[in-house]
Amino acid sequence: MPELPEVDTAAGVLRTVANGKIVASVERLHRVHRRLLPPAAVRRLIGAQVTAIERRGKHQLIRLGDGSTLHVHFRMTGDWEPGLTRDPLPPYARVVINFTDGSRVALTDPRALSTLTLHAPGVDPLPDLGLDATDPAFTAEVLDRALSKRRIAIKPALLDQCVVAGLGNIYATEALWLARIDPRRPASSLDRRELARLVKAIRRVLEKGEPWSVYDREGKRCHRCGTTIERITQAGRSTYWCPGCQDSASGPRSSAKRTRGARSDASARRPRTSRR
DNA sequence: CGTATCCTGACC
DNA sequence: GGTCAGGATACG
Repeated sequence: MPELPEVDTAAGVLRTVANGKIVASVERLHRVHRRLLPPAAVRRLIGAQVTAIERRGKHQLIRLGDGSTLHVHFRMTGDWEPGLTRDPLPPYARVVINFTDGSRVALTDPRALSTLTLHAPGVDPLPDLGLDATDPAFTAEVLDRALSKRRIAIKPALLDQCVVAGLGNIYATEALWLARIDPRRPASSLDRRELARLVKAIRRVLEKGEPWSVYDREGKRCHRCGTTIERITQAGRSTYWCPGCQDSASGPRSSAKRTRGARSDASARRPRTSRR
């Protein structure tokens, strides 16, 4: 659930609590995190000063005084819970970082899928990432370049962090609804107009935390056209979409750009569900 | 390209 | 007691 905006907020919390502080101790409360952060890493963390907190996409980087980096990814349910060392632990605390001034921050994570790893100076722990979805430099042109060679559908393509960094299943689903684009369309088949709509839609869904328009609304009626929302599985994930107003083609002009793969969804061009 | 894996709470 | 969700990665 934490996508770019939530991770950005969490990184802000972490910055407030941890920046400039010196690590006094580290507790690893879950088997997974004892493995990710072995005793040698804990020893290196103790006494280190936090010099900066950075965020890229859904990744957080905790820069330390000796040049090493603690790389954090929340995955599904991770979050930071600030507090004092003497406070009782919050529910689902998996890792606790105590500072020498008596403050602490706990990584809480019901599903314990979060990762937290220490990297030596000079090592870049980040995987290949596209521009942040909120980066002003993220434009239709950039998206076009990232998608032009992809043969997969647009929805799973948006989840690929190399294409654009920070989108998860919910916001990718919402952005396609807002841009009125069929999530099954081949990524390379979108024309410039659609890409521009999509970039705008991505910015909007990330900036406003509005209630979901399509996500988790299977069987309910589309707020825009009244058609019944459907759920499909793409790349193993749920996609919700409206067959009535998320077009599979943008019009005659798009045909020039459509590829061989695009033809396979021609049968879906007509909405399968009538309105009302 | 698809599918399994990690992990646990929620739900049936 | 079984299934599902979900991000990223590993694998077939």
